[in-house]
Amino acid sequence: MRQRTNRRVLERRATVFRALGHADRLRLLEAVAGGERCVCDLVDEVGSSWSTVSRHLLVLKEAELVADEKRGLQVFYRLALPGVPSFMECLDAPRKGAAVERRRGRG
Amino acid sequence: MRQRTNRRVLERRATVFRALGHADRLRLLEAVAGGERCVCDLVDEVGSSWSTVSRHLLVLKEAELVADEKRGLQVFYRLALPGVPSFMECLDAPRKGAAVERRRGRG
DNA sequence: TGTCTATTTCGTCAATTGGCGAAATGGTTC
DNA sequence: GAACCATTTCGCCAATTGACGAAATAGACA
Repeated sequence: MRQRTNRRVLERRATVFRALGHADRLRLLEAVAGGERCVCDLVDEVGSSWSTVSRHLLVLKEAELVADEKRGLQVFYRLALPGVPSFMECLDAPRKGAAVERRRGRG
Repeated sequence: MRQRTNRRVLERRATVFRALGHADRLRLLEAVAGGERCVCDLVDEVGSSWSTVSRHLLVLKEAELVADEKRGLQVFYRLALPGVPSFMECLDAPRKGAAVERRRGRG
């Protein structure tokens, strides 16, 4: 079955991937994967300025990877796409497999 | 278990995600997922210039998502990370689920 | 109402990315 | 080895992204 995924769908996927395409944003996702966090926590986590972290969080929110909720003075962010952590392992796992294959090839 | 993934690993993952962060590159991956293809095929597939397609392919290669092999006059590209197609479905599936949830919420 | 606190938005700058056509490369065929 | 073919690299320009500090916003509390 020769498939040509709809352009719109590809654009949408690409947006999600671009959102994942920065180490600090991956760090932020890891942090909120462990439960919701206020921005002040997240600023400590990545060590960039408030404004920078805020913009990273906006990118993640626009990709619908996280959701936010204001409570009192603070804004709490949480993971909106629950599959993300296992999705990351998905990414590493086959690479580990490939490394094993390479070692076998040499051995 | 509070985990803080190594910075290097995050950078590496981010590079892979950035490579996935362009609709034309996702189209290229889809094309080679169906079997290896020469660049001339791929140029037709996405409809950009040779130089542009060549650069997209380089990005995918540096992310180790595809591998290339020269045979005669042509260069053939193939998928190097076999999980990619199911990985894409991983991405869409929870979104479909979320859409169902939203419809339920309104109903 | 005024002030403090948490966060976002704005303005600016540097770096990266994406696109193209032209030139370079490297293998093939005559 | 000259002409040819498929592909990559180069040089350029425009658009996007990432970072920061300063200014703006919005809720809480005196």
